[in-house]
Amino acid sequence: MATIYEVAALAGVSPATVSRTVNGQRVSEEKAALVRAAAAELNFTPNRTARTLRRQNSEVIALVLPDIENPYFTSMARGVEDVARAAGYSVVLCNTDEDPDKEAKYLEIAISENMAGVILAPASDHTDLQYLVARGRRIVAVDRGTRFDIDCVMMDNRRGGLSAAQTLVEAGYRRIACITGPRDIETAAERSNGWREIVTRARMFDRPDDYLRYSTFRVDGGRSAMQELLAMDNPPDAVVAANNLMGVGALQVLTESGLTPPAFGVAVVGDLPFTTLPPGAVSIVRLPVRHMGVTAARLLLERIEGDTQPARTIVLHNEIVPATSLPSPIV
Amino acid sequence: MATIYEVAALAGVSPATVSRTVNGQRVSEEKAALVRAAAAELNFTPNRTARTLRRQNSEVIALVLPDIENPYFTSMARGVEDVARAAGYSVVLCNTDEDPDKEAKYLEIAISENMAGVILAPASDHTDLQYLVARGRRIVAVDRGTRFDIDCVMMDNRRGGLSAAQTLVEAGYRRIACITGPRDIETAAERSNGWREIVTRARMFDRPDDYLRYSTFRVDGGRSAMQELLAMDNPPDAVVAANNLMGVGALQVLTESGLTPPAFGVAVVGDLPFTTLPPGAVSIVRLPVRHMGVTAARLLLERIEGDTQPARTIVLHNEIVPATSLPSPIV
DNA sequence: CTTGCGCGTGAAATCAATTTCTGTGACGAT
DNA sequence: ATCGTCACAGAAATTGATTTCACGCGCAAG
Repeated sequence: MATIYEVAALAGVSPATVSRTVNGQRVSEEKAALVRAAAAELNFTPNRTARTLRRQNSEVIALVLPDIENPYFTSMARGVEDVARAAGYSVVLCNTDEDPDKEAKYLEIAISENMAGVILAPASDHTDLQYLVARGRRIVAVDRGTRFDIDCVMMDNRRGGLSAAQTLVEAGYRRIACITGPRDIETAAERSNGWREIVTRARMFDRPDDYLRYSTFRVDGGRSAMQELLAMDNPPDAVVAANNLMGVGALQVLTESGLTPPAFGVAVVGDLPFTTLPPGAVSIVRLPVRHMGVTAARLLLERIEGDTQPARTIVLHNEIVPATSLPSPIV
Repeated sequence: MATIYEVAALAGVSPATVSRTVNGQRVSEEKAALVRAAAAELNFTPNRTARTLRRQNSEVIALVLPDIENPYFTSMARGVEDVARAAGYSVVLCNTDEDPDKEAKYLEIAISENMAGVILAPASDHTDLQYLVARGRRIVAVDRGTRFDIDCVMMDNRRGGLSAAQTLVEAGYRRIACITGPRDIETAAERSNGWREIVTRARMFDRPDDYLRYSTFRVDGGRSAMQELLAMDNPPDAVVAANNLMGVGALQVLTESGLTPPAFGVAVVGDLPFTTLPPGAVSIVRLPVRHMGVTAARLLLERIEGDTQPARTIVLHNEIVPATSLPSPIV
């Protein structure tokens, strides 16, 4: 790998002049031409490590996500990536697997690699961003809030759970259950809060939370929660799934039990990934997840450019697409 | 951020001793204790940029993938990650979007960031690895081969297409079409070659390639190819989808046309992601994709540790899970 | 005719670590 | 008693780029 010194030697100038040429500072056209020729000749690319060490920041932003296998997050990643690339930044994805230790490790790397900034979907409520914040590192939270005073982009999760439940009520279902993610994940709690509000208002159950199940935000989580619900003495006739993968798990169990919609009502908060269901079978709360990535990236870039206004929280609205098939006229 | 000098000053030793302590070289227990105390006190973490600059390699490996939204690749990423983490390496994901330019950019970054190695699923046949190879960078190809003499981990793609077609023949379908990815992607070509072998052997068509469609390896690719096939004068009664997402697209179109399996036979090369189909509806060629990631990571780590044996190509075998539902007795 | 300013340039400092080189003291062997 | 070896530690060089500083030159204002 050619260095700036070799280029300088070949061009007959000082390394400083090479650096200035490469970085677009004032250099006479004459010398600049010499440098460009030499650089092309030697196929010179600046060593990013050295540049980062000196400049104290790199053109890389870290996107730290809890589950890279969930299309929800990869779709968000695409949004981030498009904006970042357009601004000359590269994005590296880090998968925390909902594990605070892995998360902490990646955040540490982001610091000690002098990365330009971090976009983080926190693995839990307890994520410690003390360091990052104290060191003035640029950071934006996505999808889930934090206890820290930083920029944040979120969905309207309560409203998501609420409209999912509401649409099932309107479709005529009578006992609407809810399956959601771990208690200490904000999105999980908020979405089920929305559901609870509706079923309480409709006086559907004596004790609504009997029909609420906490599990993991994954397919197997949706499966086990759904199985539990179906095994109840007085089972539900519809369910709100608080995220896309849980929705898939629930639908799998229902299909295996011969209970395909609309025999059993299903509303999912989040788009079903790669679905092969007939259109209109399931109610979907569409979450503008790519847009969330785009927004987060924009906020981060503004901070990187030096914006110092107080931290902002942006809440994105979502849209319900009700199922078009209706349950058989009242059981 | 505390530096090694501050730690040295606090501990009353030289920076060299701090470095040696941190990196486990010979240091008297007495001084080592002082250093550790000082490091803890200042919350010292070595600056990775400086370390990488001096050592000329980092503990990061790049995983360069054509489509991060495809669960096939994210699943592979998990395999890579698990092995790499266990060996003390971090993995960063780079999404090329099947675009050779983006790919080239990420490869350049990998070099100029002094990354420990690269695992690459090439975006096309033409990917230029000249630099990487010439500079002796450690690199492993996955999923798709290259024109270069480097380690490679692949599926048995021809056999995948072959057994997918075979299982449909055995199930009694008479006109088995195939939809596959872009011509210049090796996996696409090989899987359709396997299909062609079977339909030719079965003398199914005068001109088999009339029933072959090239498209993108994505859901919309599968959709448009399937739509074309259904619009034929003498349409097929079954289809081999050469990857998971095309399979989803095909199934969507079939479902919308009221042609759910087994009325129309479907075999997919690759597991259907997040499927909600009844079990046994579709034949699946299961590809050990996580294992492919694991294997690639192992090969790469061996090279990083200094292994210099000639390049190897490892071909992983796959397993067919036939549909259990059969077509209605001969039309 | 000076002073002053600005531009282009190179030398050298800087970034934060690792590693080589060098020197010291302790210890055992001759 | 002397020499050689070894462990340990500090000073200084190294890594490759950026940036500061200082200098020389040319031109305009006083």
